[in-house]
Amino acid sequence: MKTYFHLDMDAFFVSVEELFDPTLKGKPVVVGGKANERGVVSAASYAARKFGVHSAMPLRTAHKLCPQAIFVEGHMERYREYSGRVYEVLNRFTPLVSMASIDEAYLDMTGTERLHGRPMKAAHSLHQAIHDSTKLNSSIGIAASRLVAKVSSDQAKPNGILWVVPGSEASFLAPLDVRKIPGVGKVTEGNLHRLGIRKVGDMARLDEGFLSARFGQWGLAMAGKALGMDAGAWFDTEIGGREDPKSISHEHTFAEDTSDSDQLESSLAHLAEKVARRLREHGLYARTVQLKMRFSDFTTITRAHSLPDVTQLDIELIEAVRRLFRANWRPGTPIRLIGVQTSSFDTREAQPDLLDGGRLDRWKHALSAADRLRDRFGESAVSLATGMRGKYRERIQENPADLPGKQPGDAEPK
DNA sequence: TCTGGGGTCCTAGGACCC
DNA sequence: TCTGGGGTCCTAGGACCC
Repeated sequence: MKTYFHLDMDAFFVSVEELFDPTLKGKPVVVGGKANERGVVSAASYAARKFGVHSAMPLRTAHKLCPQAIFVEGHMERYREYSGRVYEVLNRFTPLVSMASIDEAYLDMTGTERLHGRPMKAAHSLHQAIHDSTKLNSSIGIAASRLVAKVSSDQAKPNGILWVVPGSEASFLAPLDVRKIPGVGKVTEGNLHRLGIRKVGDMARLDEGFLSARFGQWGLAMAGKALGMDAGAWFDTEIGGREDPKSISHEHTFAEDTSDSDQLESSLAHLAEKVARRLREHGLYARTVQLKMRFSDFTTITRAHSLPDVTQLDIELIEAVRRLFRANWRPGTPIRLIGVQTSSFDTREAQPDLLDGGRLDRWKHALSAADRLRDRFGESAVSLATGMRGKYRERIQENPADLPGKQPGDAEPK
């Protein structure tokens, strides 16, 4: 029998903002951006939620529902720092910790009774330790499966602890809306409602064959989830293991749709640089590069290309994504969002092309120097392509001497 | 109401290979 | 002229999560 904790920080972004500005306490606060901006709510305080504001809601809608709300931009660095503090506390309790996102974690507390006591006692100590270290509230769910632990931390909110004792999983879940099951979103909820399935208990009563015939593999997993079992690929991963990301991406939504090819291409280059830099930070090399475009009507397409060799170089990503862009964008078509994603990672470098090795080495040298400068002076300090618009961009393209590592008589960086 | 950004996992079809 | 099956890789799209 396993014992899992799921820890979820309460209104995390809002609570961190309140630490920095205590006058926000108790007021309707919306984190995500300005009230009239394109964007959605990242987090809403409990006072704002009373007006119907919730995360993922368009900012403009939130403003209409709650005009007196205070809108603040997010401070991701702050949230990451506090997330790190939470992780340190958790790691003191057990090394078997996985941060599932910036504000929630799973702990495998199996067999820690001699060290921490019975589950409720251990959870109280943990809850207190988190608050001592961060001054933030959290909620903890305890159960024999990760799925039930997660659902129970949600039921425990705000600032509570809930233990679903082994054997009571099905009766705990039965009265809840199917939407409470992680993995059941808007679409699946609608599909289930159409079949007359509204509560988890309704689903648990169905036979497995019915769900799997209707929903394939997914139905099978849901049948298990309805009974409180960890089902699905994610749950097969061990808690506390070291996981490399499977994709790294950046995307940008323009304040207004644009069909300016210079603006689009320089944005793409900027996004590709940020992606490349994060590849280097992770020590990863990508083989697949993907372009994402969202148009005015919100339709979204992706176009991918797998390179012959893996890379973590800005220039190779920029060129690959630019080729995809030029092949797939009809000039004049307004674009709402543009994005660059990389995947199919390798931790090893491509076998260097001997004839070209010198040129590549100088690029790599220049890039690691640029990364160090950015570390010291900020993201905007160095760019190979950022903000290059119109004439400036053309000049650089025509004058390779501006590019790093250029030596007289060298071949062009391709 | 007019819809962010960063991810994961799943499905499905076609190419290609044996 | 019509005829296999399975495995893997690649690409595109979509549901979902925070």
